[in-house]
Amino acid sequence: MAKNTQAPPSIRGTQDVFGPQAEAFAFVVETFERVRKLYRFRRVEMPVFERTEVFARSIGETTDIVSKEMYSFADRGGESLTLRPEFTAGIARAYLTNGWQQHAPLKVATHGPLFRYERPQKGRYRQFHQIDAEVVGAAEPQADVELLAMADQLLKELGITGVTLHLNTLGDADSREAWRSALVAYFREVAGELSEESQGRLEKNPLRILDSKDRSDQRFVAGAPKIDQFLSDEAQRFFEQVTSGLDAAGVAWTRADSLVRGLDYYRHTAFEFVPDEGSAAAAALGAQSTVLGGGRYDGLMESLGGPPTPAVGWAAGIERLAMLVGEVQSETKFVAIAVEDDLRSDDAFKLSQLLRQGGFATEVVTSGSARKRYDKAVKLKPDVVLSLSMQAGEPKLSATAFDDEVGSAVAAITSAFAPSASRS
RNA sequence: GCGAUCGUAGCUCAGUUGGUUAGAGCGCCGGUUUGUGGUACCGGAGGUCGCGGGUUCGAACCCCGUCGAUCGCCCCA
Repeated sequence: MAKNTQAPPSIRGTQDVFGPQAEAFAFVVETFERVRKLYRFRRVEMPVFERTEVFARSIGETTDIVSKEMYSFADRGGESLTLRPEFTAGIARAYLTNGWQQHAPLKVATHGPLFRYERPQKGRYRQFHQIDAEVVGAAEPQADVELLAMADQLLKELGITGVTLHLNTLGDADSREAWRSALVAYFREVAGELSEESQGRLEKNPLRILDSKDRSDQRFVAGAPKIDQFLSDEAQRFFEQVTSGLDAAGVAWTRADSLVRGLDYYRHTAFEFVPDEGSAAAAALGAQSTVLGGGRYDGLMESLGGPPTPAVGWAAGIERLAMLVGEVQSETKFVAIAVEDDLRSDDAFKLSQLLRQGGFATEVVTSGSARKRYDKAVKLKPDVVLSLSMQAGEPKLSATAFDDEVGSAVAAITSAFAPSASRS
């Protein structure tokens, strides 16, 4: 180890992913790509950074989110830029600036890194990764249903169990506002008994009291006014169409009438896939319980200066999904070649290429003590170990198959292989 | 921003009430078992005990500070 030079540390909240974790991460992305095509969502690639105003205007200038939790910086021209903290705002901006209205209703999907300046904890990082699906320009509840069906199928194909769709409606703008006022009035009555945090929320973000983690708050939450009392006929019909569509599509769901969204642009459907209490999934995720979440954001486009445009979408953290995916094993059969004599090195190259071209994952062990290379190859846990050595001046190839079927398939390739190492 | 817990070898961790040259397993390197084998045995390299100060004859161990990590709170687009 060099003692004078110190390796630079990683940035707080970033991760270097390797091994089974990295395989699980890739599996999530691959599965998402496959499923998204089944629902005919089109792939989009979005910039990792935007003008700060793209996020500030869509999220709301004054919120903590914008003031404290974004990675913003000035570029050399003095422009304030921000590393994207979410996909939705950028996609909305692109929809407006590229004339994507012509494709409406536009179904798009993407994935990649996002950045939020937060204190890291289990399942929360400053650079994290999400998969994302949006339907822009669709006012119909059928869009919500299709989007949720896709999410449901994705989770199933990832093999994730013990997770349930929690569903709520926030109503249209009027319903939502009426509900909000009623909640404020209700909680004000008992303000003195609320937790300190919730007393603050009463002014800033009363809906958030509903998902307070404080025990004493929860006593009052149970008796709080429900959105259902304030839904307009239209909003109610919209929600009914979503739920009946989900039932028809075979998507299990549960009503969660205290599920809310903090930002004002959300309307109607709001949803989260949440681990069931006491499930393995819940234990694996710690305090970060939501696996996939989203909703309808009919009010967003206008805050970006566009025409009123209905839209609905969801996103899910790849890291969190990866934590719920078990060990992913490769389907590809694996051959390890031990080069027990350096004279056989070129033969190993020749043979390994034949095997790889034949569809076998192949690794060649050529380093370290020659007599230990076989053991090294075995420790890689291959399906077949091939040994290349010299015996009495003659090249020798032997095979040990830990899987008979793979063994004979590999033998078909090795039997046609002509060694060339007799030279010396 | 706040709180709790934790920093000993590349990795996972031991290290007894403070007491000589700081240990194990795995991994790595080398050597044996004159071998067709998922071994076993022997040896080796690798540590400013996160960093700085203090208490003490003596600190990995006790105290203070600091940095970092983890988990939680706030926030959650």
